[in-house]
Amino acid sequence: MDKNDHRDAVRREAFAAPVFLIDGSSYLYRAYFAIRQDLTTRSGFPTKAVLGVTNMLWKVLREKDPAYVAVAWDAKGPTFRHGIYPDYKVNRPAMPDDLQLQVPRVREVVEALGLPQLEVPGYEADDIIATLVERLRDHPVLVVSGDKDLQQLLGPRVTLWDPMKDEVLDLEALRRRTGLDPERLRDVMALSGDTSDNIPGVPGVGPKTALRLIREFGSLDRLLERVDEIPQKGLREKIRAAAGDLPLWRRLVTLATDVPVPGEVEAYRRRPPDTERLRALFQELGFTRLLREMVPDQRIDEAAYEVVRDEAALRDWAERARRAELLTLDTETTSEIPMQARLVGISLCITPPAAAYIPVAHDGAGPQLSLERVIEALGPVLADPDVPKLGQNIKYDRIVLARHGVELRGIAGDTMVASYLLDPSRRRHNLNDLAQEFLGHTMTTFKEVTAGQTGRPDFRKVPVEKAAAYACEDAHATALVHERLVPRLKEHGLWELYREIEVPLIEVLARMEMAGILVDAEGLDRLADEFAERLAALEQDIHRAAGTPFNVNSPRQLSEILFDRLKLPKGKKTRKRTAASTDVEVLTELAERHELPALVLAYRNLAKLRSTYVEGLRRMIHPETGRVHTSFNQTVTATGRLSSSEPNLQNIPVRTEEGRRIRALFRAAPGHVLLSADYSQIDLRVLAHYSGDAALLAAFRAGADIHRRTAAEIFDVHPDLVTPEMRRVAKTVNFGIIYGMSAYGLAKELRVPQKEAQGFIDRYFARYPGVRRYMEETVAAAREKGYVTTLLGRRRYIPDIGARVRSVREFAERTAINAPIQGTAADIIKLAMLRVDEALRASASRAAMLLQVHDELVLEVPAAEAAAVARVVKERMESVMELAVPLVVGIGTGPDWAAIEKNG
DNA sequence: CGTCGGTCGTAC
DNA sequence: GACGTACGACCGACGT
Repeated sequence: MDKNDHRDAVRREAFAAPVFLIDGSSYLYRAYFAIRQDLTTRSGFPTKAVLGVTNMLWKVLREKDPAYVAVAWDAKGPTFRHGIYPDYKVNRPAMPDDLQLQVPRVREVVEALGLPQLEVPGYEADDIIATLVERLRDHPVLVVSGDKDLQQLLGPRVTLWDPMKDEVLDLEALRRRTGLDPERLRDVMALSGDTSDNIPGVPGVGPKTALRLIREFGSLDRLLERVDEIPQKGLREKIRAAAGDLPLWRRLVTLATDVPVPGEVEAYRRRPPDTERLRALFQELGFTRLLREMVPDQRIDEAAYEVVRDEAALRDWAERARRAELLTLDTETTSEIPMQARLVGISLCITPPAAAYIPVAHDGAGPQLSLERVIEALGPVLADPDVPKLGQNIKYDRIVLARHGVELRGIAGDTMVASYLLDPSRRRHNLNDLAQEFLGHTMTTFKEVTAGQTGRPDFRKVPVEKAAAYACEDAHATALVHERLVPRLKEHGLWELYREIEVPLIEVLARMEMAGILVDAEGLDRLADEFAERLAALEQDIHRAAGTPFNVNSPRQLSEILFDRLKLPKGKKTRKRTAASTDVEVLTELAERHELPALVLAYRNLAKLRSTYVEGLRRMIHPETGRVHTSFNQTVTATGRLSSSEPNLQNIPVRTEEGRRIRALFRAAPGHVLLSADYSQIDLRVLAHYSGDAALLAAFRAGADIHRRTAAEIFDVHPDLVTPEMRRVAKTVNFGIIYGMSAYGLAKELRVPQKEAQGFIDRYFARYPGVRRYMEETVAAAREKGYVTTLLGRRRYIPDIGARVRSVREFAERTAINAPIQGTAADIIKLAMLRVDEALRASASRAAMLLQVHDELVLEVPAAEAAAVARVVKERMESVMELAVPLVVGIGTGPDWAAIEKNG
């Protein structure tokens, strides 16, 4: 120990531990007003003030580690100052509602942090702090505040600290800065007044003058005695006029030292934080950074993990799995694509934390059971529908296992799907994020476990012990996360949707993906050749028309040619306004003035078909099955729809003749036909149901052509007199309604003046008043609750519904209107998929469901069964739910997807 | 050489 | 700024 250390030790001995007196209310307000943007949880609960105060407290605790703390709060309601001056703070607006809401949360955080807090009726936080400064005479005090009023408390053992600005003010610094002792500051404040507290002071005297006067005269009392000595006449008269009130102003700015609070320092000893409560609070409030920094990782007990390497252990685990109330499983494989993956190992978790890893294909890893033997022992349990299974994205494991000869049955839960239902707008539902958020546990990543490998990461190369820890942790964490999510699903009314629709759907989707759809590879190759030739020719024409070669695929280069070189008039800017747009609308307009735009449009059409569809699809044909196996993603869209990727089979062209040539390459297997069944106008029917609009209900109940009927309404003609043009307009209006379109958008779409478009919208709402009412009620409900729901309780949060920026708010309103309609349609077709699947399985039909395209199901059916299956599918789809209007399904069969003619 | 935002275009 | 939900190709800037 050198001399300095020794001196510090002596000093620590000599001085009692400092007491931190924290002005909670000043930080509450500062956080609220200093941060401009609105911070909320996903569900719309305001969090800005809670976050600000928590950050400040965390900084204090982290940097100073105080032993004694008191957090002081302003009392609600009037204080003693109102008693002596009724106008005190009279022009201060009431605490904003969204700040008021946060106060209990702030208090909970402070409590959970283990910090004693004080709120005394009739007093402000400043008074509590002043009283404690007075009472705790034997202790140094650090007043933590950003409020200047507290400078009057400075003294030999009292220092002021603002952790947010990191400014320290002590007695000496104050004297240097003002030339006054702290207790004289109240004289200065009495003179200058305080507008925010509605203390007028001396009109015309600000802080500068007040400070000078007190410095010159020594105190307010001396000033009042010798007011005649003030040289400036104006100032003298002002002070004379205010003299009678100044003692009152001084009483108001003087802090009370008689607040009834404990005077013993032990009352303010800091307690250990309640980490579980903090974890729950921070999770609820979405404070992920603080969660990471402040709350220690929840320990996951790895001691209970076991590697299964021999027959006895395998049998033991198979037997325990058979009796499991919920068997969590996870497969380790060679690929993220389940149709290509080979099994490397399986982890199981039955009762957390007990978990096992069964390696089957690790490289040079010591004793290891064979895949065949593991399947033999475990297969029956996995295939037993009465043993409930849980996984994270268990559809993946379901497919991998099936491809290894194991039919996984009894899927009872999936954490990815559960998380999705709780907040479908959330970006990531992967296990690592879920464990972090719901368990406060940081998982080992795949990257970490395969670190050090050269080339493409390969799980087979991971040493078994390391792989076991990783794989068991996955199964274990999945089980724990599910335990946390289930109560939330129940609380939010999502449990039935989860158990009865989304979870059973996993199995159906897995079988659809495995079935795949036959695509004519030779046909694609022929199209590729044809398109290549035509594209080359077009490219030459384009370069000739442009007068120079350039990359036609580059909007930026094209924009230079069109607008700089050829001096064509610029249309709109792009969405981000970084360049002049060259989209189809602009090019169509320009086509009247130059030959180039039309050529580019033709090029773009063909290039899109070639790159996205011909080449994209060709790459996706599975080498073994010769079919295309898309992924149906169940946890992606914000509304509840499925999405499809790798490849996306939900946007195969249909509108143009050229596009339908691609669609025609989707074929039925030999001896089969493709059957397509689609809901007619499902979105508008859902709207009719929700709105209860009499005219809309009547139209659908009458089986009318809804676009024709709408045209008749908005053009005020008999339905028989509706022209194709009128019907087209009405159709656009109908779609626009569902998306919340404006007159501007409709005008652009229809290429009519905005005034005319507004006329269509006005007449629409006049004829369908229930629709307008529904929209208003939906937006109001979103504002009220922060979310909207579908018919089956699916929820979507609309956090921006109260945004102050109009465009943001209006976008949220359109979202709120659209989500229940689109989402309910999604509910309906998901339910239909389950019912159709049940019917097919019950009938022992060989038909297989292949695709879902939002309102359409595509099946592959043995030709002989076509008529019977069509009847069953139509019947099941139409009876899936009883709405206020009938659900109508159009159905047809054909040799390929383009050749299907629909009829009722 | 990979990542990522921007633009464009396909579907419902 | 102005029509909701997706996926994906291509370009080009940027970072390794």
